[in-house]
Amino acid sequence: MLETATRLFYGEGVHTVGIDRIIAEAGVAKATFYNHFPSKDDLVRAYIVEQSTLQRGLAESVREGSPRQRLEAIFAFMCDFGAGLTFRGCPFVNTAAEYPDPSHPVRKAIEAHRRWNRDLYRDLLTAAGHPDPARTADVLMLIRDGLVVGFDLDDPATVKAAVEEALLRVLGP
Amino acid sequence: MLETATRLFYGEGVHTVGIDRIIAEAGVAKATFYNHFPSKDDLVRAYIVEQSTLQRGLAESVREGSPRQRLEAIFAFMCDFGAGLTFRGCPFVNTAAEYPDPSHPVRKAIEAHRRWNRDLYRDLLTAAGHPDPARTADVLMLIRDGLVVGFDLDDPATVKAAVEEALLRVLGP
DNA sequence: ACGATACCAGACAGACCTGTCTACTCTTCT
DNA sequence: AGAAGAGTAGACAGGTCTGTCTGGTATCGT
Repeated sequence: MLETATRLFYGEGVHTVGIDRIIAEAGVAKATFYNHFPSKDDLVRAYIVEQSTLQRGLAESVREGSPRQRLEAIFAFMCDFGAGLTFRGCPFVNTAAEYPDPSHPVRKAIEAHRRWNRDLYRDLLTAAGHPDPARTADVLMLIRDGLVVGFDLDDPATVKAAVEEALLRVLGP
Repeated sequence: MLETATRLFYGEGVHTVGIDRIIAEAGVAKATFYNHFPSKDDLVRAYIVEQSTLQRGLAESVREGSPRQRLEAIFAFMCDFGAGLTFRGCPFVNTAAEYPDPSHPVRKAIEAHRRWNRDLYRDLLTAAGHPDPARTADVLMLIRDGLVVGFDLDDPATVKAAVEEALLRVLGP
């Protein structure tokens, strides 16, 4: 059920996909859905939280190599994933675009994920002995966001090369 | 009329704002609207095209200084604009998130703007005598996209510092 | 065996969506 | 003066949206 919602929300957007479509494709009755989720916004929030835990799991599964190598592996993985045909940008960025109010629970969940992401970069940079981990983590966030937007809207090969170049410039050789 | 649509589309999203609200706030009859625009999608496309010409005009108004200084002025302007209270991300990125189909006219208009933007960076880098203008323009697109997303979702002061750091790393001192 | 629980299918309410249409008013040009 | 064009207000059709509610069914633990 959440799986179907994830596929549809990510692939077509949150507002364009209705409850009827989700329950139809999930093979679930409407009453069942509303027994599990109080409202559609709760489903959207669950979708965001699930994507966040999924990405955290992926990041933690990258355990081999030095911190610097792990950072590079994370970005390389994002590039590989972004070059896939199903890629349609970052679920957090795309969903935030549909929720203008920053105090909305969905936006709060997105904010929490971004905080984790920034902290992940900072911790890896700190472990790598980087002289300015905090600010460099912010720069990596820039590159990350540019990556997900670029792979969605521009030529994948071009974006991949740009990301590698940017990492080289920011992290040094 | 387009002005009202721009304000609402940018501020609240395309799908959440209906025709009724646009004509009500613009003080225009529905028949009048449909005399000017065949459909809502045409209005969205007009919104995108207008934003594109607006940004082109702004970029061309930055004429003083060396190419390098003009590039920095453009990014500084984006930072100033992004720190404003009305900022809600990039209209192109946000709208693209609501139009999954890349062959849709709205997406085509967004694609055209992004091509212009990349070419602007490349031409300025070429004029500045940069050794690799094409790839560096792609890197600047990464930073640009990271900038607009970051100013929308993160702390403005942090993003501003990150952008300045990133430009320093990418363009050199 | 039996009650509780969870499921399904689907009708329904009330609101909102886009887009069309009618009827009327005002301006402008000839 | 009179026709044409463009605006206004608003009803209307046909569809979709979220969320509730009614029946009927199946699967449990006891």
